[in-house]
Amino acid sequence: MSEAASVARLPGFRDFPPEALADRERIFEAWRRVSRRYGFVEYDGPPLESLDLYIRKSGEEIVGQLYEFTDKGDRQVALRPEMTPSLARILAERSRALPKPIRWFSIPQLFRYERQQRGRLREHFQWNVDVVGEADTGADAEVLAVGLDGLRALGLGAEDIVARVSDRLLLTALLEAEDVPPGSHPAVFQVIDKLDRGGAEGAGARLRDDAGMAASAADRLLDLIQEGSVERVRSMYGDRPVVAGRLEAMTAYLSDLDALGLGDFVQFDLGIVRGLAYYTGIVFEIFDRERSLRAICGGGRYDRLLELVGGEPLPAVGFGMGDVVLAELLEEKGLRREYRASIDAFVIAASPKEHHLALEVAAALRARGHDVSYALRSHTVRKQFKMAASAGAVAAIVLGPREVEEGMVGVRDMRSGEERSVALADLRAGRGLADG
RNA sequence: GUGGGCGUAGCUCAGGUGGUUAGAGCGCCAGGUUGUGGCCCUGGAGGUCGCCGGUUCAAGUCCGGUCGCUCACCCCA
Repeated sequence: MSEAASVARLPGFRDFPPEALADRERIFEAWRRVSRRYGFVEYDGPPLESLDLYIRKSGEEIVGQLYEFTDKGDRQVALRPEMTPSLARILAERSRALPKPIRWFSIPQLFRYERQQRGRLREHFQWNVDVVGEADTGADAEVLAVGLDGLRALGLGAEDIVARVSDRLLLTALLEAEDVPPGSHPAVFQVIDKLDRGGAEGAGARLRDDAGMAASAADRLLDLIQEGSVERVRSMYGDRPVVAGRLEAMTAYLSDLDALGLGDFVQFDLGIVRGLAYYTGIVFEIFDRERSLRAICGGGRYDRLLELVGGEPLPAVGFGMGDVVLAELLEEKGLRREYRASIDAFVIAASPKEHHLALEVAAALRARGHDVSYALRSHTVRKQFKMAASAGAVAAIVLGPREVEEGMVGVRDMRSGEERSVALADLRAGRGLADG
């Protein structure tokens, strides 16, 4: 152990032995299946990017936690902390040639250098889904629908999770209505973001002190965040054209989601802000209803990012959903699937004489697409049956001298224990196994 | 980066006030005769008690440090 300690896993990184990989793959499969169901195609990019890609694009927060270093060619590089900048770069090069809207998804492994804690490691896999080239809220709704359906595919329902949606432009318009100068908006966002993590006390004071808001305005804002509804915002600020316009967008967005059958999963909530600097419209986060975990998913509209990276000015909306928090939620909800090894058949040679025949039978079955195993050296039949059981074999094919002489083999159903005699020729031809 | 909790076999854990060869269950390996698994029985391997140092005649047990895990803060993919 002490010897091993010097070459131990790096903190915040995971190994994936078969059981863990099975959990991961199950999640990935759900993500891919749902992405394709909505007509999205998969892409990927390099895990290592130029540091420059993240500076100024993602905001200070993320840059401070980059896994970065100088490579042997004296280049400043960073392991990707998020996928969106890479996507923006990729599209900057080829978006002009692509039919819009572009529907792409990816499952990159992302990295960040920070102390790990529950739901946050230094590495994770994140499902990214983006629609690029469509400014209408229809795209916003589509993206959130994909995310929610991905979670549904894993067994989570509206009683388990909720998407809280907000709009940065709406929030900004409300601040303007309250005469909060643009320079103070980030400070207000900061306070709102913190509200969600139990920082309700002192929020009013911070809005006044840090953001310079009038006491009455601060109270109105906090009240709206806690008891907000589209109707309430409209009744208070609906006479402002910008507010009215954003409320119209929000209404269209929510009704799209409703039409998609996801109304129960969605909740208007001005308390959602999102940390990344590049969001420019509707933003959302998906949480577990019990709020015992951090956000499972976060995303929103980022209409200016592509041109920031030198591409064609295209509107875009997308989200990222990490595998770590999601796996914790699935575990909590009892939705994790137990890992079980499984093969179609295990070929047993009753005596060493049948060993080569066992290999031939296995080869024939494998050629037909079956998953087949057998003992790598001579063992007692008893032992081989145990091996078959622990390999998760659906069937055990017993090759015994007596039967083989008559061209027959025994095929035993490992679950029921029933054994029947099958002609060797039939087995080789793909007949005789349950699903053959 | 800051603070709290924890660190004994692969896993889950026992090991009053320091005292001979550190234990259990599960798992793993090998057997339980002549060709049949899942139960059961027998045997076995596996731990420098995270690491380093200190106190002591004697430390898994006390003290300090360190690393790791974990929770919270910071912050947030």
